[in-house]
Amino acid sequence: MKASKPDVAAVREQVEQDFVGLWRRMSSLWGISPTMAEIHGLLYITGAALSMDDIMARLGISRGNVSMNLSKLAEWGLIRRVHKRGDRRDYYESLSDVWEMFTLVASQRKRREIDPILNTLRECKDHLSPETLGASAAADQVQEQRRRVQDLLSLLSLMDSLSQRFFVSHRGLRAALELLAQKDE
Amino acid sequence: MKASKPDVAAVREQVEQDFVGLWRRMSSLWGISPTMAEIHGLLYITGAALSMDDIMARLGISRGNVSMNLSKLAEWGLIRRVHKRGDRRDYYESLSDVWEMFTLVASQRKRREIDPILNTLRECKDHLSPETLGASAAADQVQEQRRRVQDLLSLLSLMDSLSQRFFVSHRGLRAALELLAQKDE
DNA sequence: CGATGGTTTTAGATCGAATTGAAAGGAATG
DNA sequence: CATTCCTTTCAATTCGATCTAAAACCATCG
Repeated sequence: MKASKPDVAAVREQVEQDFVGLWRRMSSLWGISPTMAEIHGLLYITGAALSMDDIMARLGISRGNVSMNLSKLAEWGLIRRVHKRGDRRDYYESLSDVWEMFTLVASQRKRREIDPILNTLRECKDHLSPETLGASAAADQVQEQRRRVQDLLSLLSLMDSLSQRFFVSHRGLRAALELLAQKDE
Repeated sequence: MKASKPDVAAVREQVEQDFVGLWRRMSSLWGISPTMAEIHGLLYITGAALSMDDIMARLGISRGNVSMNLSKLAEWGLIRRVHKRGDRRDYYESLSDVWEMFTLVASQRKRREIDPILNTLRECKDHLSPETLGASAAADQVQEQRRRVQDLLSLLSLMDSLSQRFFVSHRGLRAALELLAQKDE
């Protein structure tokens, strides 16, 4: 091994650090908190099962914080608890399949954020319907407002039904993207 | 008009209020601030060109706040400035096409959030390449780490290239979704 | 020009979300 | 069954982002 080549351990360290930072920046995109993202990023990029103390030391955050965020990550299904024989501590490791992780996050966000919105939108639509408003529903402004609600509802419903189709398993996402990519040919 | 039917103005008022609230809740999904979302929601659902004073009164927020958020919305391309003859004030109105709005938001977020991430990821990949690390790049742990970075890079690159294809115009999104929906048949 | 009507900037106040630290809770061990 | 080692919970705090109000700015009109 030549001296001119950088030290492997140092490089991994650096990459891990960059990656954690990157994951933190992505947190808003995934709809999770920055620290939650950091922890997950660390577990993903190291590929190892780490204990709470490992994580605390590595990221410089408190025990309570780590504990709560690990619970949430487990809830989302992004990490798993692992037991090591002869060690009372819990260890945690990330899923390793990016497609699966992505699908998981997407379907969680759909359930938590899109579904309630769809319900509210349907209510809005009902309030503007001729059944509710009677003859005055024909007024131009009402019609326009109804159209706008309806347009949005159509778009979200379409995405909703597609996501149901493609997010049932992590294979679905792959299938969908490949289908779209084919169009390039 | 029967007395049993609700008052049209009141219903519109109510719908507009619900809609603004809904839009506010959606803000995190779109990656914009809650107030920015509220303002845009109000402009979209009323379908009218409103002045800053209208918006302040309707949403109960300060002038400076409205001003800053209107600028941002205009930057994103979600709203347009409109002039009325014989009135010195500026009026603002929302785009009315949900597909176009959606496309706009998606491509902005891609540019602001995904592109920098792709760059960092490529750097990570380079740091782990055999060219940088020499023989030690063959170590199991390094290989695994490289695979994880590469997997992520593949997923994001694929989405990136698809989005370039489908987000060039708002027609693209429609086309993509219809393509996917066809698979149902 | 100065006054008027309108918009943007900015320094400080406010608010909610994230974080900490310490105490309570639980399980394995001798 | 008491001790030890971990984990979880939670009230208090911190911090960042957002918002306000007031001052600075700008353009048009008389």
